[in-house]
Amino acid sequence: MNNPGIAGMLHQLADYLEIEGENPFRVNAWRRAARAVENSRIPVVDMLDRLENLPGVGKGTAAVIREMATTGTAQVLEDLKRRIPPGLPVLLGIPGLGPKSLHLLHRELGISDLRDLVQAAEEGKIRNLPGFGVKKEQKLLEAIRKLGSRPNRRLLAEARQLADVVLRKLAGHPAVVRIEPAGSLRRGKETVKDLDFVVATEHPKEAGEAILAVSEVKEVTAKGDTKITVELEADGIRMSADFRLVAPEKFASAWLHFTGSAAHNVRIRQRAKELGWKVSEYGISDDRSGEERTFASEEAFYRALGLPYIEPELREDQGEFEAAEQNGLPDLIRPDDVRGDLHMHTVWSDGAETVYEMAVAARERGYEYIAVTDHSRSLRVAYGLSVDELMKQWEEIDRVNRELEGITVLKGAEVDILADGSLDYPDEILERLDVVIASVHSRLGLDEETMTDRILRAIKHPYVHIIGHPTGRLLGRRDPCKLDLDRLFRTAADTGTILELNADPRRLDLGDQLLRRACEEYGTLFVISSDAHSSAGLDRMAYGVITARRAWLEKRNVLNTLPLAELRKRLRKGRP
DNA sequence: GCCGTTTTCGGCCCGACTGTTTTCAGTCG
Repeated sequence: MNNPGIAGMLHQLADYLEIEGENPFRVNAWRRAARAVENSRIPVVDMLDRLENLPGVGKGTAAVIREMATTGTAQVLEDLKRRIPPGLPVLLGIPGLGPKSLHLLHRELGISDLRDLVQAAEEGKIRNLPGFGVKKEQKLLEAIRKLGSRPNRRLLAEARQLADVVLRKLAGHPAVVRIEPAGSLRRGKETVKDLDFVVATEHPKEAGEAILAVSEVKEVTAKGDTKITVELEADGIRMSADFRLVAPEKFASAWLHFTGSAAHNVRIRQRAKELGWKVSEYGISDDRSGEERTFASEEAFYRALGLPYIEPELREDQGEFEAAEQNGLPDLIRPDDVRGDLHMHTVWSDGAETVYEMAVAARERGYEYIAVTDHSRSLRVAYGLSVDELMKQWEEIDRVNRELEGITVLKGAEVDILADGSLDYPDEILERLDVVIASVHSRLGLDEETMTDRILRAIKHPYVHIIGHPTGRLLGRRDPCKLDLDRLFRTAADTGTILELNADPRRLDLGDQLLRRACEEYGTLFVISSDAHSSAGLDRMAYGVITARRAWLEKRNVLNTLPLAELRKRLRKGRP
């Protein structure tokens, strides 16, 4: 039983209890426990004797987690399942329908699944329930119609793209003093559910009108004096967005509040409370004097609580407060620390541009070096290079290096790890390459032991520098390969093999949690690579850097922050 | 159900919006 599985069951348990009308604080306790399991970087099956160390896990939840980990379920959960129809909890996913209403619908109308609910609404039975009316009934049907019509979460890059369109349109408006994105987009989570914007304004009415006038606003969900919720759509990406309107002097407090995460905010509030203060999204007030304080910046807000500035990517209540108190916050890697990009494709395989064009584009981005790493011969779908073609490409790379000043092009390859763990070019070719990335592109469904052995063989290979997109996941589309990651991380650290953080927003592989685990527990080294297939693709590096920051990585953990000469020394591995 | 150097009880973030009410309940983040 893995962590996501156990966390899922705990959430399920919370849902059932909520529908039964259980005390909301108790329900929340189960949710907290679920999040603690989700966020634990150690599999809980490996820490069954010290589960109570997890935040929000006490005796009761620990016992249930233990039961789930060993038997695959828990008696309390099974009992609830027997009492409550299985079709009911999924209805909590309908926007606007919460546990209280669901409880009422079940009790009064005997509704036990989606079909019952639609039927009752269409027959006009719901409008007569206390607290309901015609409008709520209609909204419910509307929400059900929209259900599943779009993905629940979008890729970080898609969210960023949509947000940028809106930001560009509103930033210059006379009623808008400042507008910034907040929420999980600002924290750089790999997927984003909805967008949050904080708007500083002296004229909320005009600012609100400006927001509604943006052509990407397709629907207004809610509109008040300080908060507007809309549906945005551009380039086929549709997302819900909240705009919060605040006076300029309250902007910093609101930005902090709406950046979250919720767990981080809880800690902020607790901390303020210990000092006799109360935090709201508008600032800090003194419990006794009632005095209100606002802040010119987030830095000032944190300072008032006796804390150093905490970067948005760290605000997950994953140890950032403890680190801050001990002056141990990481000096996070920054975009301009990156000196080169070691994974990209050209027209030689499945890329869109030439070696020269990629080199020029990389130089424009301030890079000192790149590695051209086209696919190897077995990857037919991506026009993988034969040995002959590879050697011809070297001539072209030599030519580009002679012609171009200010950037060095390294000879590389993204070599397939074949099903048995052997590599797709002979050793005498690999030996002559500056950068060898070994990646799995086929037979992704092998069992854990076979897959682990396969990748370990590549990691131990003397000419392999980097393991590309180590888990093979595609966000929202393909699960990670089954792998013994601890063995993989340990072996990579022992052999000096570098793990890739592939910055393709569909991959972000390794992801933030695994990066942090590999770094903190094994001291593994990383490169961040764009895996670009065109010059525009080089800009995906930004998503890699933000993911690295979420993993608490510093410049020293990431080798493509090194100057070329030092990088070359690090790439010596296995060579005489 | 969890938590705690104001600790074994009594809190647990709290403000905004909608639709139902006619002062508030439910939902959301």
